Amino acid sequence: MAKILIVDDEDKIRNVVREYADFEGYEVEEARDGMEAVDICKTKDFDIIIMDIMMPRLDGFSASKEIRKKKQIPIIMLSARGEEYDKLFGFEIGIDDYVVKPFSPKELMARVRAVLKRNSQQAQGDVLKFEGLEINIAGREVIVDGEKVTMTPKEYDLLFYLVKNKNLALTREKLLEEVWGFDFYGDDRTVDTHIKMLRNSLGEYRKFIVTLRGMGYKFEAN
Amino acid sequence: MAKILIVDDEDKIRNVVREYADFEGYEVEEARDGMEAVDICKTKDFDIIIMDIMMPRLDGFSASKEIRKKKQIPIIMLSARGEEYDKLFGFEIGIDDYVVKPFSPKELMARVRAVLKRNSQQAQGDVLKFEGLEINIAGREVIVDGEKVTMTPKEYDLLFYLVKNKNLALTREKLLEEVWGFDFYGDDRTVDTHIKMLRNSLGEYRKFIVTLRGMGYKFEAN
DNA sequence: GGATGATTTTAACAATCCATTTATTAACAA
DNA sequence: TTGTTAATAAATGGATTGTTAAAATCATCC
Repeated sequence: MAKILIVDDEDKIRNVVREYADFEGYEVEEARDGMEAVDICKTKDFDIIIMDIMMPRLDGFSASKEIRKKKQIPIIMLSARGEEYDKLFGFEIGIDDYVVKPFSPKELMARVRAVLKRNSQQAQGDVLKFEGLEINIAGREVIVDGEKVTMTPKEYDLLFYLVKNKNLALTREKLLEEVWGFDFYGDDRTVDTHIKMLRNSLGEYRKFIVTLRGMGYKFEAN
Repeated sequence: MAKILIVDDEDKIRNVVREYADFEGYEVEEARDGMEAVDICKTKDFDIIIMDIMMPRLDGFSASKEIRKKKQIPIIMLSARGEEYDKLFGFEIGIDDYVVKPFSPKELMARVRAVLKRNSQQAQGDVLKFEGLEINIAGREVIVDGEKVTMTPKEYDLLFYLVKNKNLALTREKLLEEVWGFDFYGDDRTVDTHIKMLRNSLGEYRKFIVTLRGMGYKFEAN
């Protein structure tokens, strides 16, 4: 079942969310402020984060920004009425939803379900489109200008990981860890070779795969 | 009119169900526990089974599993409040509905009607066609170029699951879990063997089953 | 309840495919 | 320019899947 991280400095809020989320069968973890949230996210993966805005040490906006630098996790924001309300809409990272305090736990859970569903559907049937490049992750299918392209397993895995983390700088170490697995003890350059083959498979859309000299690679697109 | 099998060790329950089902014009047969239910199902066909979970000799889960091995009869489960409640959701066989004791007989009958209706609709219209390959899931029938093909149970199950999830990449683990059941602790390659036999059965339409190297299989068609 | 036949699973081998390494060339930045 | 980093190409060893046969399990019939 999905894992939730609830980030809020008020015990009462965390407890209410935990109670309801438990009941719905979600796995819940807590953080007391933005700093803690960022730390926890370094070692653990969540399917969704519920984050308060006003918190000591590190506020919700900054924390989200920090976390999103590394992982594309959906985030629901909690905001007191009026407080920082405007910022939500100008927020660059693109939060997935927001709920105004005081909120009904049932409504919050409904939002969580909606966001999770939206995201899982995206992972499933949805075809991601970047100009003439179509990527169907659930169907393991890649189409270039209407033509189906067959790739090797590693090419698929690599492309999907890049796309799932588009616009994020990814080091070779990170790619090896995530795409190859933590138990891979090979050469860094292996990534290069696969990037090359992937670029060949993508034809003109190789342009989406950007080399970050001295760093790694990035899938750059909207 | 539809035939119902009510399986429960409490006389009171069986009597109440019989009374209401009689009134609605259903034909009713009774079994006192899972073992009896399995036996009766060997010789007689029912349109729906209402099955208690907690019973002497053979519990409702095991009995359902046993019966479903041979026949695809819709099953409504009866469970005492709380008791085994969780299991219902993790139950792989896919029960059609469940009712918590103590239940209102009227509600139970409504569920029975709903399930019967749902199933009869499915049984009728659901013939999937992929060129010369016709698949009637509810009727457990597969036709290749007008000729009915007989397959082994596992072949049917595998084909149906693939078709129900067409165009979706399915790992061997997923297939084992969904087609074989969560309690199967065998070899991954068992899937391969069954895929091969299935391909043989499908003749030229084997083309719909594509191998996803490094991943699993997929039924690819529109 | 044991024998028989059908089905399922495992195991082994063959065929194919592809991941990684290595070597070389090209591109870049100081 | 020069040292560093990335792109490319080719070879081989390993991994994955297809296929077959035999063993194990299950179901059914006397």
